[in-house]
Amino acid sequence: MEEDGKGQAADRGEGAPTLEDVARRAGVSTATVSRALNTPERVAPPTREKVDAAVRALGYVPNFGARAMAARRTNTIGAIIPTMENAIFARGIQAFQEALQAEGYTLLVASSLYDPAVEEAEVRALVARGAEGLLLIGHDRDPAITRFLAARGIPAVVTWTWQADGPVPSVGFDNRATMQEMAGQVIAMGHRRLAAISAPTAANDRARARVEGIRAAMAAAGLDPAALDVVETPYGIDTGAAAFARLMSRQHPPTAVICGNDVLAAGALRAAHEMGIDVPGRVSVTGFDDIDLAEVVRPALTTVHVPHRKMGRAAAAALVAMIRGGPTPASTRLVAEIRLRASLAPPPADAPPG
Amino acid sequence: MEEDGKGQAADRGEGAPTLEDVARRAGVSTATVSRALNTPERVAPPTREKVDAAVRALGYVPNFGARAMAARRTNTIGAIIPTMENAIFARGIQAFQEALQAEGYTLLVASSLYDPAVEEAEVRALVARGAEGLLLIGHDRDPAITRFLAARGIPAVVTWTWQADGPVPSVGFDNRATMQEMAGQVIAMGHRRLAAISAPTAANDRARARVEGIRAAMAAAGLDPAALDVVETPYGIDTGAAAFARLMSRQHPPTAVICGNDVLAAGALRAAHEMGIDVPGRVSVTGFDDIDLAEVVRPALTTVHVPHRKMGRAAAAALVAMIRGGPTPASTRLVAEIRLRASLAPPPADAPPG
DNA sequence: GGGGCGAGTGTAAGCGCTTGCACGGCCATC
DNA sequence: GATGGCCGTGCAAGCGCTTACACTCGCCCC
Repeated sequence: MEEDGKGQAADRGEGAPTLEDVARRAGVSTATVSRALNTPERVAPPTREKVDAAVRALGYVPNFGARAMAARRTNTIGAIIPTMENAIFARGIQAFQEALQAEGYTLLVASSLYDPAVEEAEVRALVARGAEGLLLIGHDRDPAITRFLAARGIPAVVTWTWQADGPVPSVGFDNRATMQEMAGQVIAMGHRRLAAISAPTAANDRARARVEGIRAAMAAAGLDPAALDVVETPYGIDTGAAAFARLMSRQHPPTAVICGNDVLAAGALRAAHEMGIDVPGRVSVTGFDDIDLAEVVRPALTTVHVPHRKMGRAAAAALVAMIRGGPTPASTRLVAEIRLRASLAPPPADAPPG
Repeated sequence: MEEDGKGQAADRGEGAPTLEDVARRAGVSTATVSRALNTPERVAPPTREKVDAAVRALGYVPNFGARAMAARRTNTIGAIIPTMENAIFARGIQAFQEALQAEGYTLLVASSLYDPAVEEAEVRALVARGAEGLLLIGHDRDPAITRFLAARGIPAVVTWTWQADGPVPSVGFDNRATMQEMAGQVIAMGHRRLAAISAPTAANDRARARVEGIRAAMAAAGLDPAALDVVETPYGIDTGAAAFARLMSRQHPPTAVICGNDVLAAGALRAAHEMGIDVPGRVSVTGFDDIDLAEVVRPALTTVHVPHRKMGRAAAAALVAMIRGGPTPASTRLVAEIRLRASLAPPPADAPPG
């Protein structure tokens, strides 16, 4: 397109038509065209029709950047998620977007790949594009980012986690308490030697909270929290399988493996199958998130049902309220329920105590 | 944060800092600040440092819209996928984005929810935001959209399908031929009574091509293509399960169910389990896409491995070449390979012929 | 019959940025 | 010791749009 620029430009009639082109063709001023497009009720019907005809004839599409600059509004909201490849985010974000759209906002999504530096860059990029509000995942991040947003007066909501107070209001569930409940169930089944497969906890407060939840349940049951055998590994079925294999090769393998998410758990189940280890006969496995996978896998996965869609909708409502000038709302706590399925059962009778 | 708006405005110094604020603080002109930011090598090092300091102190972030308007470039590419909730798109798009980023482009993603009208609106929205190129899925769409893009001189690439010639170059695989190969394998196993579970074929050339591929394989094997029992159903595990139940309740149930994608196939497997139908003993099931699910499910799913990431990278390369002024490239054909796993086996010995 | 008013439209001032052009100073060259 | 060239910088003209403000009608009311 740039080889010489002249022939091409002719092909497409000197670039995209502008408001002025429309105005000229309709025989009115640019102000009138602008009004016909944005506040049609303030333009006389015959004028409106002339403008509409010109718009159609020219294939006119308003330039978003110019509009944003002149109107000083973008009706755009940004969201930064760790990755689109994780189904749990895809679902929540979809609901978030639908709710925003109903309110007249457009969503821009970026992914941070779990890298804090990338996340910071994405925050700036979204702000540069005029985001009037931001959805973020989790609380772990450089306070400078929060300060930056506050200085700009850009509201933000954190989700996929819940914290009564924090620099940013949250809409989500209590990862620690929920996982404690899950681990409590496992212990109640009679398990004493627990292990966990967790996502890397470094810059991930959700993963950290979940591991803490397990330890809390152990402490509450009189077990030594320090005895929890934790393997951290990146997200993925293969990595989950490898982690499970590692845990089961310990001198005293666990009777229950609590996984930080369903994908890791699915990997554990696959590894168990490959290793000829019976689940839940010999070892129980639990997940977290309740993605579709959980019900399809054999044995079906005991997991925590996270209300992704509800979370997305609630986050959208909170953010829109803030943008429209409401006071900073309190954090909203949703409940995530345990779904008991076949992968959790009492430990084998011959299992030695923890 | 907006309860009254006045005190706040003071807090944030009347809105976001602009280039001019930076220039004033650094004691240089706005032109110099702009150059320091965009072409640092053309600015004397001491000046550059003053500018950088001012930028940091002010927390300056350039206004993307203003920049785009002045520079007449956005370095932005748009993609419209049916939905983010489908893992296959998530993965391909991720690779697409990574490749674009390496070339200095930013990706904007929109989803059409399989609705042509929404897709058209998204095309306009992305063009409005300055997309310099577009990635689209499949060839099915109103020709007016293609004409619109051609008139604007905006290059587009279609993916997830392959067609030697078309209004838009494509980067993908041949859905029809690939599915024909898959169905050929099924028939070679001895199956005669085939059924299919397909995504709605209305505005989806990929789904349509896959069903045609099955029929072509039947015809090639001397079977009556019209005898193929097809159930169309929206994407989802539950819907796949329901479709499978429906197929198996026919007077003469099939011995093989060929599914248009892995998610529908996973639903079929779940339904089979629930109904006490042995797979592959009584009926075989195949999928398409080879998402993670396929290897985790029991029995493991025979499916078609689609090179999502490779496709994303190739599409990015083609699009960038077109944007940079290259000629419209020929369509690129990738190969999708069949992965034979446990869900496909010969039909039961007592199965009556088709 | 004149004044007031509201509806419909036009004029023009920016919004924040990039970039062609001009300019001043410095060094190398003849 | 001029002359030319280059480097670093500033000036100012837009990019395409929205929106206060001003203006013109035509109508209603007194």
